[in-house]
Amino acid sequence: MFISIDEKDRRPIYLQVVDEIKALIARGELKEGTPLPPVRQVAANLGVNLNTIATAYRELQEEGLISIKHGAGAIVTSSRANNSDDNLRRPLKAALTQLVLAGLSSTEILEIVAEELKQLFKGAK
Amino acid sequence: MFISIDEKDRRPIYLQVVDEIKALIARGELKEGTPLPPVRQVAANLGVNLNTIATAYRELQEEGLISIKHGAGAIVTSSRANNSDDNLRRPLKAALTQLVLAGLSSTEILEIVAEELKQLFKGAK
Amino acid sequence: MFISIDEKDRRPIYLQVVDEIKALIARGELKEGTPLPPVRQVAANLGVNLNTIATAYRELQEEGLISIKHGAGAIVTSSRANNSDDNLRRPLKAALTQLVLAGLSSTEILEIVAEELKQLFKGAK
Amino acid sequence: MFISIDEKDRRPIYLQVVDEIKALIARGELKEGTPLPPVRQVAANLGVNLNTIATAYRELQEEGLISIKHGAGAIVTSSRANNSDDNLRRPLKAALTQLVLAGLSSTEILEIVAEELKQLFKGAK
DNA sequence: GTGGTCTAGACCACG
DNA sequence: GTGGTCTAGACCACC
Repeated sequence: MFISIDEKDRRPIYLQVVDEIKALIARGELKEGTPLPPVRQVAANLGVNLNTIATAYRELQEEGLISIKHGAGAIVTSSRANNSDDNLRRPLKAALTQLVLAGLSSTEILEIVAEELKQLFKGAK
Repeated sequence: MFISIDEKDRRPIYLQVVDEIKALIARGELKEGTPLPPVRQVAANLGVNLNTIATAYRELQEEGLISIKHGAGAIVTSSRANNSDDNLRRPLKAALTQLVLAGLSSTEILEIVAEELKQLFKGAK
Repeated sequence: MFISIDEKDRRPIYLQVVDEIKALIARGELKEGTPLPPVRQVAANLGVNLNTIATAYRELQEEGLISIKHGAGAIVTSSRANNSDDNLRRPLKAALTQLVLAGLSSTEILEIVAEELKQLFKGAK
Repeated sequence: MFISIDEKDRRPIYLQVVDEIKALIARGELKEGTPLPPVRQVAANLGVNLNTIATAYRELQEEGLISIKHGAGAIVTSSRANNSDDNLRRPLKAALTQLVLAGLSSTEILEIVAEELKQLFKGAK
């Protein structure tokens, strides 16, 4: 499991971790049933506090992607997130708007999207 | 100028405003040279604090989209945002990841993206 | 707003706070739209850490009972909780089992329940 | 003895076991003098750690419901639990609060309680 | 060994 | 002034 955090990214660390793990699940690198590394281990690896990772895991549990068992670690329970259409479209719209504002054409953007999707779907699934 | 804020959206209000104005610029509804309405007016319309809108304008200025002149209001100065590649890719990647986790196929996602892009490019540009 | 925590209660403090606020809402003492006191104030009153109360508020928000606005405090948004039938029955069943094991008869238990309900419904609603 | 644990239930496993055994005792399906199955057997049946069941038995012993003899297994010693009034009322209050917040009326709640009690008292006693 | 809760205190983001 | 995040470190609960 390779997770990294980006100092320049202004989002909270725990959210970065959440997104990285989501990406791993989406790419199929973390399959259902796979145990996640202990909170303390991830925290040590990334050089952040234990609670920061615990918060990330809790968030993933609330979204139904992992199951945390007290005293027995966390495992991936689903490769499907529950999310309203709004919560899916809003960030997409915002991301695309940024690309448009950066001056990219419609076709250029579609190419980038296709490229990103290829990476996401690479790991089987 | 029609801006609205969504109570259910948990993102900070100022960011919602930023994104709405960006979308207006991207769609060509706000062209270069166009003055933005005064901070006080927007704040009053939306029923939010004046500082909230001021923060949004400041953010837009930092991205190079508008120019704020003390005492003379703000005008759209560019339809091109300054943004690092990272800041463009990150949100796109996150948004696509969520779509994948929601179980959508590669083609379905591309269709949605194309649809959103059509809306963004509709207003000329 | 009177909240108190019980040293002898073995449940985590933040959950005690959650339950006390739920009871206040159920009794109608906190109506929709009412602002909750600031996290820091509640923490100071109870002599606990700020984060403990913040966790309680977050939990209440996740259950849809309150809405927290960054920088603008929290308000009661609903007097209705969303909960599956299971999540409602399980604790009831457990609580009743304890009463049966304590040797109370069916009628005695019903009397106690009626008494508790009277308190919960006292505050109008 | 039919005990089952619920994966979706977020309470600790040992507490689920405790509650199931309490229910069996309350319903009269486990009478005074009846031996409980060995810790190892229950653990094997449920596929959980041996210590988990041992903890459950210890809890039941502390409440005075069973007696654990080293090397001789555990037997039900009483159908009456030792519990302070507080420990009985608190969970009841919390459970009823949730029902009220779910929007149920006083009469509806009393009906549910009566129904649950009927099940608890069905097995004689 | 695992995760859960809590503290004290810092600093940031938001309105 | 509000809430949000993070740290370092402690202690507890669970398996």
